[in-house]
Amino acid sequence: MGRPQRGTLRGVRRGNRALLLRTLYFEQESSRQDLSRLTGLSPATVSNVVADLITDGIVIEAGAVDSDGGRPRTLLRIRESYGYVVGVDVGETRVRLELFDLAMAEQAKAEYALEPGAHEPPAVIEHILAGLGSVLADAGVDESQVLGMGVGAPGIVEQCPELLVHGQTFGWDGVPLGDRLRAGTSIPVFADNGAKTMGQAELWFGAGQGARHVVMTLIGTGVGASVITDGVTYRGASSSAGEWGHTTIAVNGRVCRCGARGCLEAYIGAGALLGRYGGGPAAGDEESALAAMLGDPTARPVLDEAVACLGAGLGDLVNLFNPERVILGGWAGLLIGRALLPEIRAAAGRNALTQPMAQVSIELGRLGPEAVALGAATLVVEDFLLRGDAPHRS
Amino acid sequence: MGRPQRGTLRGVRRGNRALLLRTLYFEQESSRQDLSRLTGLSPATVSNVVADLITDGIVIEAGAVDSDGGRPRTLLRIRESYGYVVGVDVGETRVRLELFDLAMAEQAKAEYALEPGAHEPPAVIEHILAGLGSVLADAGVDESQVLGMGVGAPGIVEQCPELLVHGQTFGWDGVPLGDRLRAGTSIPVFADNGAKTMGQAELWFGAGQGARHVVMTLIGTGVGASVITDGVTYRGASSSAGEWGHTTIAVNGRVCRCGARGCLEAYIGAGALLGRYGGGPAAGDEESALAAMLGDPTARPVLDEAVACLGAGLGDLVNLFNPERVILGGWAGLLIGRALLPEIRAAAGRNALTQPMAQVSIELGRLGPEAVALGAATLVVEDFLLRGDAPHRS
DNA sequence: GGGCTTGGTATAAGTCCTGAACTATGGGGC
DNA sequence: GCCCCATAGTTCAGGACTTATACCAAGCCC
Repeated sequence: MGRPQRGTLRGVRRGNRALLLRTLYFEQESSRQDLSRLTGLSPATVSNVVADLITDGIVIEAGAVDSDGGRPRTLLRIRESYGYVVGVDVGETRVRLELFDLAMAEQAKAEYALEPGAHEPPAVIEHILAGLGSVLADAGVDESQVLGMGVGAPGIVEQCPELLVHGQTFGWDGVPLGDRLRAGTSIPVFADNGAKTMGQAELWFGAGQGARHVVMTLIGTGVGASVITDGVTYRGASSSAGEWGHTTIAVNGRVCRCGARGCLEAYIGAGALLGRYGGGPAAGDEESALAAMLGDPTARPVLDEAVACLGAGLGDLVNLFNPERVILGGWAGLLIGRALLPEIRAAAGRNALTQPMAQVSIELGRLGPEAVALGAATLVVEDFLLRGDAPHRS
Repeated sequence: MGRPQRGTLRGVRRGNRALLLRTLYFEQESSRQDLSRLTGLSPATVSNVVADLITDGIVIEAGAVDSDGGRPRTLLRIRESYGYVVGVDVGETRVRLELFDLAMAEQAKAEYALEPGAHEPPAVIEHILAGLGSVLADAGVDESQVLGMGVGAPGIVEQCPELLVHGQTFGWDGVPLGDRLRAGTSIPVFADNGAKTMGQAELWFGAGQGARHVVMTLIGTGVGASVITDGVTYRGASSSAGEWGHTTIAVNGRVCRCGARGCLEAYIGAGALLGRYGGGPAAGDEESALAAMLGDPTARPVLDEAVACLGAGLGDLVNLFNPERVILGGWAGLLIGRALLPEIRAAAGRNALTQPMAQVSIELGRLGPEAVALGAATLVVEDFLLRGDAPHRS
């Protein structure tokens, strides 16, 4: 149970180890030479640390590649079965779990429907723990091989040890999710807001790859965003940063379900669009209703207004955060984006300053809404890469 | 011209040196023991590095303090005359320079008025270089003693080596300010947007002290903001983050001087307020005109509208950035804030979500508009603390 | 003056990175 | 087949740091 000795010197080794591991994770396969170039570390150090990683079973050698006229280089990669991670998506209507290996290949999954309105914390926690046992059994993975479990939860997740969850629209008021789960399993637990985990999934494996400053927007029934600055999710003072849906685009405008007036969500949320189009609540599911609306010429005025408002909201994001990339996501965002992306880009351009607008690209998300669980699992991987080792067990 | 050897090991010493220097700078006077506690470094290392710093003339011993029943501790502090820094405020109507020592005590200053509309780059640069000579002569400081010059400029300042300035409302389009100034002096040059330098001044010495997540707003003729996340100014991908003045608070609203419609600046900028109040351009200076307006009961409707718009804008900042503190600054912001702070707070509360709103305090800046030059000078100090030494000279 | 408390320093040990020499592996010219 | 060269990776001595431990310094209290 030796502490990591964060002084400064023992930490150098740990830091280099983490740096190499991270590089290897995102570069997939590299030779020691590549790693030396990419990290700036000397070849000797790379050899040294890599030897450790191989001894620990985290990294393996994976074949060789000719290098015109010299010794072929040995490729290294992370042994994907070194450990497994669990991602949990707690949604308004269901709880979904997925088990991945370190390469994020799915090993097993489980899903539990929630009765409408029946998402009391005890029920949800029971589902998660049951699902955990189920996916482990299905994949034949022992608990000791699991590096951790990440949960994407609705609402604000405070990053304290207890992982307090505040879900205003969900009826959760300061639920200590971490403590509750840890009472039922010894696996390390991580959690974050669902929009933020989804943003991290797009950043690592989707439309955000390679960028360091990204805003991922999430447009569904509600409207939110996840802001990534310098490769890291921006949380603010109490983890609630990025509440884009309730920024004001019309002083004294329409009343929003949050109680304020003129919120963006009251103009571009799926409910608002369908309400202005159909007059009343749609009969079928919202998703096909919105798809139908996008194909209907008589919906044009409503859509034009929506594009103008979305452009204003996107312009705000560009002006305030100056990202390199803005990604449209969420089921409604993807539908609208697929139909109207050029118009949306133009509307954003009319509302943003020319300098930051020239530096940004506005794109569609690539992963779909299932990415919440995947992103939740990346919380565990991120921790693994940061410490360069498995989290300490009890 | 030895490179900083960023590998990893030589850097440890440099890092510790910088850490100690920074701690000492913000703690004012500390003993070696205090430093050991504050930094987590071992007493031996502290002694070691401090000895270096004393040899280099950066730190001096400053008296002793009894410590009930033991050896008195020797206090250490930074020798404020080790070096001097220059801060420059390039405003729409004037160029101001101030010379400070390392304790930010003013040594000399200079000011040059700009004819309205006559802020061509060459004229401004000439003023800066003339002012530099003037303040150095006044204070009897030699150029070799100056650690650097920081410039707070209007518009976006790209943090590339040439320090490109884009002032959309100012008529500067990609001016390489750094290169131009370096052609006239050998002193290292730094620059940033004026709102950002002012924000850093408030963060270090004013209303932002002790906070890690702050949004500093700057309301004058134009409207801007500086966002500090985790103690560091947030710049985004190309240094233009925080352009609050051109976020949209009314889709299809009033035309702003940036060309877009419904910008916040078009509603709460000083020009907009005076325009709606007086009907035409004010006779005297804007500042006293605005003060008069705030005391005039007939201006009430215009002020009510302004408060509502300001509240919407502040609510956006709270929702998106989730800061612990929001600070009203800029000459107009301070005037309005002094008169209407409770109403502004209430208006912001109506537009922000309850959870982040409960965590934030909205306050007035404490430093006044002169803080732009002070903050510009802190750019140099920040660099000094980061490298733990003077920037390398040519 | 002796014990006690607190502040600071020297010394030796241990850890880590790195540059230079060295080994490994293959291609191509003749 | 032999030699040279190019590229990849490793070994080893050397140097730079931090730090634990023991030690000195300086003052209070009795």
